[in-house]
Amino acid sequence: MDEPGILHVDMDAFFVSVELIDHPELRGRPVVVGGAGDRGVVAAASYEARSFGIHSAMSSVRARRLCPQAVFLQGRHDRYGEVSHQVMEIFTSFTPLVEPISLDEAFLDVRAARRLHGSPITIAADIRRRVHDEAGLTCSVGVAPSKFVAKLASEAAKPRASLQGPQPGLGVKVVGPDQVLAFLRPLPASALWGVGPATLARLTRLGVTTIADLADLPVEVITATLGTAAGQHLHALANGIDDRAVEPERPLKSVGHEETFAQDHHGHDTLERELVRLADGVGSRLRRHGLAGRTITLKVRFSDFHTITRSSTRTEATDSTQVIVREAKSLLAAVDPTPGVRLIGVSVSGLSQGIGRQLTLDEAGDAGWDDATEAVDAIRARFGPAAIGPATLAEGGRVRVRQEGEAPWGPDRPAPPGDPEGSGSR
DNA sequence: TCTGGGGTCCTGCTACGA
DNA sequence: TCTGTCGTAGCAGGACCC
Repeated sequence: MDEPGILHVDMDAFFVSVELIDHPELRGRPVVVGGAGDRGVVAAASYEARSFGIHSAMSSVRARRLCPQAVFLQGRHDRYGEVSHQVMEIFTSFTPLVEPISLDEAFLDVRAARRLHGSPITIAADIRRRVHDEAGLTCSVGVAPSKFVAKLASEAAKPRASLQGPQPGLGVKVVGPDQVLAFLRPLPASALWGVGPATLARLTRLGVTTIADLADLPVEVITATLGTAAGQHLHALANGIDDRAVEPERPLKSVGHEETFAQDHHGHDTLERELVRLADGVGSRLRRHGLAGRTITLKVRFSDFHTITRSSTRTEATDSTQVIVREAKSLLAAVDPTPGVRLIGVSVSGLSQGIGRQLTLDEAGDAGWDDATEAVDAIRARFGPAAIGPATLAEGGRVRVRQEGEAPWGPDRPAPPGDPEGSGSR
């Protein structure tokens, strides 16, 4: 893989840009998507907002303090999904080898598209033009021989925020095979995919600050510090080696929902009610994807942010809400919520195609639920997820179920590529 | 400074059967 | 029969990504 035929396309401030299409009167103003509640975080910020120091993943409280005059928007996941779909279609008109990473970015392998669409550089420019003309958005493109260099290149092509306002970027950044090392070596080690705060701290203790420092260390030194897999991987990346192919189809490995409460919960009763709602959402998504899973995991985050997970693995896969609820409740029973629980989550992993499975003995007791579940799924497919929900969640005769596209904290709720319910973007 | 929600992957530990 | 070893699966937690 030494031809610069891998593209990484990254939409600029995607959520905010979509909002500006629908609300042109906000152009030029600091706009923040997300950060609705006191416990929310920023999902995306316009370059004007970034000039005030606001960035994604920042707490909403802090963002408001930095720029009280900013416009804070709830975020509309459905709408972002629609626009994302439109943009991805533009990508696939150039090559079928498109690997979506999230709603707003994707890798493209255009090496086989040269005859039809021209050089990778031409394709990059054409993609930017079409995304602008057809979707009304701007994007930055990195062109390189490998995925991770293309990713870093697109970052280098992006616009920048400054005190004088947004500064336009290159739009397209090309890194040829003979330029890879010169491009990589001066960059900070934290630029590497897989180097977060914890890994960076360990690398710093080794005296590593740049990619060049990492590349020049013996691989044994790095693996001794970071472990075999991470050490070898990062050492290879630092030396410009990345053979990972663009993968258009990546199967889902887990499906889950979690939610942070506006106020901490201290009792099993209220937590169980939330659990039913989350499990209902997970079961519904599993069935919609035709999947079933063996491992049910409960996640609990306490008020001091200490987080635990408890899981149990069944012999047979399930997509039944009732089974997921039962397993999750029994896991919850062993957890003491009295210190205060701020977040609870349920996920199902160990997925397989769920169609045509046999009921296990414990599921057989739920067989009567199957018709009801089918009916619920059908109603949701037609009228949306809020149309119907478990009776235990009924409040004053009304069912409170989170709307499709409604994020618990306002802005975006990411999900894996291929699942229109999720996949976040910043 | 205060930390959302959806994921993936890796590591270390333990239990268990061959 | 007992003990040690090895491989595998499950579990829990951590780190990372968008």
